[in-house]
Amino acid sequence: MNKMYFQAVYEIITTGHWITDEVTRALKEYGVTEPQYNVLRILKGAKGKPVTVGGILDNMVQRSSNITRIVDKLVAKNLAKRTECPTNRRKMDIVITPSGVNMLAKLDKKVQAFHKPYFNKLSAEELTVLKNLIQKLKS
Amino acid sequence: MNKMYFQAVYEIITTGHWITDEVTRALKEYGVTEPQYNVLRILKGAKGKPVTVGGILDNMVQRSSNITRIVDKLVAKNLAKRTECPTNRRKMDIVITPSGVNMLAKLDKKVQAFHKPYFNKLSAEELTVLKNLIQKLKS
DNA sequence: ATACAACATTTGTATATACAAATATATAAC
DNA sequence: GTTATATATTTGTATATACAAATGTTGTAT
Repeated sequence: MNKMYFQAVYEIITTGHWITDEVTRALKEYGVTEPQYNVLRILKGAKGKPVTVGGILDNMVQRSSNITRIVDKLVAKNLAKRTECPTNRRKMDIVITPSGVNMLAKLDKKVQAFHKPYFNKLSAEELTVLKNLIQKLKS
Repeated sequence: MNKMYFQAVYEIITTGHWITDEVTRALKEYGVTEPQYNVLRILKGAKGKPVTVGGILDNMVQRSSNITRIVDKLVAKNLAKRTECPTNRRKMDIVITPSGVNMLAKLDKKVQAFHKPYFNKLSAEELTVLKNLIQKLKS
């Protein structure tokens, strides 16, 4: 049927999974999984402001129940801290610790190293076209 | 740093995972997982010729140990049959059953239904550009 | 022929995930 | 104010996955 469509989709799927798989392996050296890494980045991105489970949820495709357990792991490793939100006791205030910031720097270096060989394969213009085409595809 | 690069990569990753997640959910109605669906397609694609675990492995990103268990599930549901390869007793000859072919047709219909809204978002030319850009990116 | 390395698949195990249900708190209706 | 509903997170459980080790078979060197 729509052969071109499926060829393009196939590329997107396999490439997307390949990248996360490789990043996962790169992070493993530090005992951190890819979702844990993403949570650390979200926490760091909040610049000191605490983030709730729901806030994390908005920034990554995961079940809330798993967010809880991912944060559990970060807390156990002292990379994040979790306290009850003072204004709404249903919520949890999650922040990255100094140790977490430190770890994140190392993890980022690892991830950068993985991406380095691919940085310059496409021009800025080509990258923009690529991004826009994918966005258009799922619009 | 290379902002454009990461924006494009982000699109690839999230879109790739989104598609497999949605397909997984669509298949769930028939009690088949996405990897199981992929194995069925590989078996069907072999047009009657038996496929070994390694052969399946070549066509999908999975550990061989998991292939064994995915095939276990298919065999348990009578969607595939597994026999010892007569010429090399280390290998297993795996074939799709008539029941599996039947199931695959239904699964394909489900998957087609998911993709339908996206078929015509991009022109044939745009799809080709998209595919080529991704391939160039990871070349 | 026998020993040893390579190959193909499977089993064991620890962790991760999805989904449903449970818990706890806040908001709204009356 | 009390009950009902909605919100936010957590717990339980079954399944899926990664990785390492085990099993059984074939190929190769001597």
